[in-house]
Amino acid sequence: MRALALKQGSAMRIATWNINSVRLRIGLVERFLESHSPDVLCLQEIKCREAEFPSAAFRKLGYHHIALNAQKGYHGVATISRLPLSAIHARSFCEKDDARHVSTQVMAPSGSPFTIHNYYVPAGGDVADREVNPKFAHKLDFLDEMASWSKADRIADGDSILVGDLNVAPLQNDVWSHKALLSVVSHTPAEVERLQAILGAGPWLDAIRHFRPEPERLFTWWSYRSPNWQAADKGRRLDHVWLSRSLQPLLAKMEIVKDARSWERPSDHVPVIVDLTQTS
DNA sequence: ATGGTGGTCCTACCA
Repeated sequence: MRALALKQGSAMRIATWNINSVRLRIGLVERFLESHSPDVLCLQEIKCREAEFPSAAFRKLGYHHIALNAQKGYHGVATISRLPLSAIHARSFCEKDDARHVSTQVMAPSGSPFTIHNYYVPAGGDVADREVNPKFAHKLDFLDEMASWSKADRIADGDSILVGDLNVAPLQNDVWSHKALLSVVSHTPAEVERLQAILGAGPWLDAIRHFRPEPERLFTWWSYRSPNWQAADKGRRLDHVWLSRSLQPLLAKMEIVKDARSWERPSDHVPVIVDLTQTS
C-alpha cells in the first residue's frame, strides 16, 4: 500500500497569487498570510531580482523556506513555505531566460513529499495571430512545451500540484462573455485547446472547478482598466490550481479571495486557496 | 470608444 500523502487527520493549505510586484505589495501579502494562513504561497510577477526579494518579511511570519526564479523588472515566481522545501528547479521555456517557472518539493509533516510547479505563462500581447504578434506565438509555443514536458517527464505522476497564472480562461464561464472573447487573447480556441491538452495529458484535476462547476461564472482577475470593475464584473479565470489524481481524495476546500481585489492598491489578480485534508 | 490603468525604471515596454 502506498504511503499517505499527509499524516492522518492533518491538512495542508496552498495558495497562488499573481502579486504584480511583491515589493510594492508586501503589505498586502502580509495581510493575506496573517488572515488566511496558507502553508505554501506561490507568487507570480514578483518583478524583482533575487537580492531585492523581501525575504525578511516572510521569515518574520514563519515562512522560512523560499524558492525563487527571479529577474529584474519583469515576470518572476516565488514559492514561500512554512514547510521545508527541497529539489528546487527553475525550468526555461522556448529557449528564453524568462523567469516563469519554479518547482519544489514540499515536505508535509509526517507525510511524503509533494511536488509543486509554480507557473507564470506569457500573457501573449494584444493580437491573437501568431503571424503578426510574436508574443502570441511565444505563448502558444510555451503552452506546447508545457504539454510535451508534462508528458515526457510525467510531471503529474505521484503527489503533484500545478498552480499559477496560466493566462488562459479555458471554459465558457471563465470569462464574462464567451462570444465576445473568442478572439481576445486568453480565451481563443488556440490557447484553450493547448491548455486542455496539458490538463488532459497529466491528467490533472482542475481543483477550482471541482468545487464550483460550470455554468457558474468564476473569475480570478479583473482589469485595472475598468474603473467600475465590481459593477461591470468583466473578469476572467486566469489563475489555476491543478492536482494529480492521487490527491483528489484529499481535496477538502477551495476559496477565491475576491475581497483582495478591493484592498488598497490591489493586484489585478486575487489569491486562490486550496485545502488538502487526510481523513483516512 | 482602438481608449482605459498600473507595474518597472527613465524611456519604453509590459500586463
